[in-house]
Amino acid sequence: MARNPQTIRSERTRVALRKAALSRFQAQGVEATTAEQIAADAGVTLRTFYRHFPSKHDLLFADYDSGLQWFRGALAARPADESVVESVRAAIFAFPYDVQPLTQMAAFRAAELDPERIVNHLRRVENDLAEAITEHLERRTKGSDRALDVVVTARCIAAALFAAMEVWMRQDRRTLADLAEASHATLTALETGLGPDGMFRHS
Amino acid sequence: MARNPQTIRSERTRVALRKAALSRFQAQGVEATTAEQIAADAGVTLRTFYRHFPSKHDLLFADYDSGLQWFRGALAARPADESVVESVRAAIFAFPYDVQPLTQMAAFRAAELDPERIVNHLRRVENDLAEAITEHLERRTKGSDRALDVVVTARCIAAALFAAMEVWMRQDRRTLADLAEASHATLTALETGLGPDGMFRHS
DNA sequence: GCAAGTTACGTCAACATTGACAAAACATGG
DNA sequence: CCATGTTTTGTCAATGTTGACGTAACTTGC
Repeated sequence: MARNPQTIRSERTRVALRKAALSRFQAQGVEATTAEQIAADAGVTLRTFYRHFPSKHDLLFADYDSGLQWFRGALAARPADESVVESVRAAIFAFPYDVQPLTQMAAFRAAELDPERIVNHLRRVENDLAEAITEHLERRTKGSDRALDVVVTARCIAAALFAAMEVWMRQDRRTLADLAEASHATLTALETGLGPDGMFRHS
Repeated sequence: MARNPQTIRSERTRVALRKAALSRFQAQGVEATTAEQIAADAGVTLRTFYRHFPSKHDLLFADYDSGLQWFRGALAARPADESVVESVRAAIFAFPYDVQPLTQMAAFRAAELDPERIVNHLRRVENDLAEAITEHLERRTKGSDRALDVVVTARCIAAALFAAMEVWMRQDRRTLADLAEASHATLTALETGLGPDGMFRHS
């Protein structure tokens, strides 16, 4: 059975498509670029384009998966005697925000994508982060039966990170370093502001 | 300037479209129904269909907005001396889960929609709930400058509700009453499990 | 009832997306 | 190299979705 070599061929067209898309996006903008143009530039058919990417706009998030994987790894690498929030904070700050190879598209999504799509993506990010944090928590609390506490805790932390993204989206200057700062702030709010006399219980 | 009567006409076609869609969905299923069929049944053009609904699948969520409004109102009606979590819990339990006029479509989305779309919708729900709760909190903390604590608190509560929806999605029997139960459980986890010696700080 | 302004529709065309089926490219055992 | 199984791509056709522009319906003031 053939398994690997074809995969190489497939990878080649995937790269070609990404490259073609980047060129077009830079030259004419995202919306003005048709999927057919990208496919043609890469020397394949439109149908093939859609075999490699779920949608045209998905190309803008081509780097997302690897970023998420990075986060998972960073979280798993944190010492076990650290609080979960601290681990998340550390992972957030250690993120290699300056890598270029896959982050080139990031500029476009911030600039040319309509807000609705961006928020949509951020919601997906929140969800993925929540799952990553859940796994991290389960890895620690050996009695890992996906207890409600674990899930809720993880989702609260992810929610705090979402709040940071939300705040970040509102400001003019949107450096990725600023995003880390905002995350730091919301995580702190989560730690300190939501204690025994926090907002949960009292008005 | 004309303002109202035309709105009446518009409303008529909107209702006709909804009705036509419901019939077709019941008869042939959602995916097998084309937007063109719905438009034709309602006696309008395809383009007009898309002027009234952002997408074919959106028809399945036509009742969502009113549900959200209901929640907002219920939340605002809670006594001011009640804890926020308790207010949310009460609002959730008071929800008129058995109204039929607008909830008929609900069956279809649970049955015929692919999971990805459903989760997507749930994420939107979480977001909307978070905003509703944020407003509710701001209404109380008079110094309403959208402080970080408020936003984070609101998003945590919404996250707990999302966790409930998640749990709910996993079970076989999915009564709306069960959803309320699940919400109760996750909200309790939020109140009790995340205190001073909760999971935020310790492993 | 008529003129002017506004709103809801229709028409047309361009893209985006997807399922079904066939042809081409590639890998391996013989 | 050839036969055969697998992976990748091409072809075709049906939808889904949207922008641009023109027409019809409806309202109000005169």
